Amino acid sequence: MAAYNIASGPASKFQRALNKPDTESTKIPKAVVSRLSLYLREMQQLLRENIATISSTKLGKRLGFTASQVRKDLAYFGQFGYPGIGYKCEEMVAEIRKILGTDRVWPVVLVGCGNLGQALLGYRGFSTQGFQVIAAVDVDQSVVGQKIEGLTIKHIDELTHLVESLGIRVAILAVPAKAVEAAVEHIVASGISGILNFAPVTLSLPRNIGLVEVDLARELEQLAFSVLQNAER
Amino acid sequence: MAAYNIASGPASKFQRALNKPDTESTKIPKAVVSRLSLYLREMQQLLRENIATISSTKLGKRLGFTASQVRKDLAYFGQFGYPGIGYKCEEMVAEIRKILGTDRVWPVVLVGCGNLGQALLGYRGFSTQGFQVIAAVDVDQSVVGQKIEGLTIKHIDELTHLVESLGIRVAILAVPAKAVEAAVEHIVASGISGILNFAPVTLSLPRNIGLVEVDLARELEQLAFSVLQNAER
DNA sequence: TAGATTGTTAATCGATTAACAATC
DNA sequence: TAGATTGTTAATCGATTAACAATC
Repeated sequence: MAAYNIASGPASKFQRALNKPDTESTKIPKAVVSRLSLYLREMQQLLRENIATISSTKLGKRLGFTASQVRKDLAYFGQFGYPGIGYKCEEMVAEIRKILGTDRVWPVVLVGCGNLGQALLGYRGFSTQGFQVIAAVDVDQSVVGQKIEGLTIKHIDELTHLVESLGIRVAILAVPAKAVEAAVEHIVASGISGILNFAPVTLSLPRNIGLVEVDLARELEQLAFSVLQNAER
Repeated sequence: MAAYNIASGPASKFQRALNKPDTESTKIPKAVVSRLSLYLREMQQLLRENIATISSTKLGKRLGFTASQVRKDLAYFGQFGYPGIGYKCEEMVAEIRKILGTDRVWPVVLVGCGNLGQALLGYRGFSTQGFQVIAAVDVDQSVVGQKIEGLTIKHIDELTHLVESLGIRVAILAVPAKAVEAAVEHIVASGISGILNFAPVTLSLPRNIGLVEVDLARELEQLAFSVLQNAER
């Protein structure tokens, strides 16, 4: 499984204590990062329920994981737990947000303002976790200049300028399949460092650009399959 | 990893030939099913490019998988390939759609017509793979009766009736976190067999109800993390 | 036929789980 | 202190990859 590369620069005190060479950095499996988001979500929920502290066993039960997995996952990033007590929710929320990078606001540009793009703009739920769509572009001159959700659509040729002047690092790609190639070229050229891709197309990007894919049709296919599987018994 | 249970009922000829007992059914890992959707998407793309036949090596390259993985994945479901030739795209598209269950039309009900729900309704991309949102419900009396995208919003109390009369098996859940519990009760009671959940909440459902989760905030968190990782090098 | 490519078995790799000393 | 729970190592499990006989 693909993995991220954590711990770079000079070896930390901890690494040196363990006598690990600089080059042997810790790999974080993608699956672990994905569960990290879930831990965050659940800890936020616990706080809403006025629960201050939780053990790996209980947290695991709520999420359907083993206690071992919870502890192992969290231990990738440091020693956050209190033996005999568990994890402090408020502390963990702050820690995980720091690790994920959502302890700050991320300005985002929407690329593609058709059906799906407008739908995504209408959904203000992104902002709850620190992502703010502050610019929107399209190739189609007939939509450029239109205002949706308080945002004026710009032409995609302005992308680089927008990205640089607004300090944008992340793009949401929501164009139809046939427009993907051109859009990706614009995005890469603009200096963007991450793409959330909603287009049902396999993207190949320079390795220094982050990529997360969401294909809603695919998710429904997975669901259809599982429904049929269940029905067969 | 969670897996689906395939092959039930009386043992197939094939199973008996292999002398496997009825109870030893083949498990399909979730990851395999997830890649199956990708194979489908890519084969459809190949057809658009007028490519009739593809080898596991080439298909793997396009998707970033090894040839072994492609062959192993597809072999879970039958012998579709032609030694010396590869896989016939048209045939595979039909086969995979049959396996996933998207060789038919799935009527879908949308539960929750707020921000996100309306956004999803506006996105007509579901229909391309055979999913049709034909009903929409909400708890809020003030939106009931409204028409969006040609669909009149009904009260959630009518869910069971809608599900039964329209033969709906799948619900898209798009309510805010605090409304999830009540909504899920309605859905379970209605006899729905699968939920595509957009609410950022861990659902626990009877095991005979299929579940796929999409949390857009979570996807952006994954992206933020990968951007930070890349930046660190 | 020779070349290409499959389906499948065995080998490898990585991720999950169990167990337990250390800690509060 | 006794009880609870962590972080981490070793054991287990499952998924991916390599290799190759069978096939077209």
